[in-house]
Amino acid sequence: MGNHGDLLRGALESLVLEAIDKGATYGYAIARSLEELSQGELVTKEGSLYPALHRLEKQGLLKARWQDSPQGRPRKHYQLTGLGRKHLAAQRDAWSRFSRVVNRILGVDHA
Amino acid sequence: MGNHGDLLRGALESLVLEAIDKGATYGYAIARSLEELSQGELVTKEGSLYPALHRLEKQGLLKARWQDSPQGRPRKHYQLTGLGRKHLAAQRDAWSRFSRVVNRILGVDHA
DNA sequence: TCCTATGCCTAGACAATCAATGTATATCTC
DNA sequence: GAGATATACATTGATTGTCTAGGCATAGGA
Repeated sequence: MGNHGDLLRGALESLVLEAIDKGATYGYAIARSLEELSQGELVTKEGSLYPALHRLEKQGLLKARWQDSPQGRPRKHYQLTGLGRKHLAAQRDAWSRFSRVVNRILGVDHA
Repeated sequence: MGNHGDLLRGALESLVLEAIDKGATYGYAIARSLEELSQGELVTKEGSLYPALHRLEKQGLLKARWQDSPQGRPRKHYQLTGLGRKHLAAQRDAWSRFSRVVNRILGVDHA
């Protein structure tokens, strides 16, 4: 289990979009969600996650709104825009082709 | 088909080690080999490939020797060291775990 | 009171990509 | 012999993204 440093770099944005689409709509929840969905395999550092969210918002893939939380500080909730949804689909596809090819070259079982 | 920019970043070193292990023992051949093995999906730019080879050599994962070519300029042939072989195995494993998790989260078929 | 969990954010150090360019030889075509 | 193309290695400067480390802030439990 671990810290897949550079591997995460290319997939982080897709994973974040996906997590939001799955209902983890704010930063802290996205990090928890990815950690849980991956059984601890993916650890999202704040220094990458928050800049990524800002990037995605600036690119028009996400829209944000602040909302109070029952505990702790207010949360910044994100949702996919139409463009974001399109990008997620495209990135899913790109990842699919990429991982298939790498799996084949590295001789890794895709079980 | 295309240019998997950031995705390649985390897998390039593994792919290079693998290509060398498969017999593409010098830079130009490695690039051609990966392009062919991936049916054009992976395009290795020289500005990433050569620095990567130097990195791997400096880390003791590769050993290099110059050799004349029947055509064009001399070639710098690489081969895996023992350490390089160990790293390749470890990186293959890391990639396997990572891609499995991402595939699952993105809902991508691993066919 | 202090620690932990929740929650957002950023600055500076660092690392790696890419486009572009340079160098060099051999071969093929016009 | 002029020019294009394939082979072959290498570097530079701009850009971009990660990570460590810290800051700010509220709430609950020990």
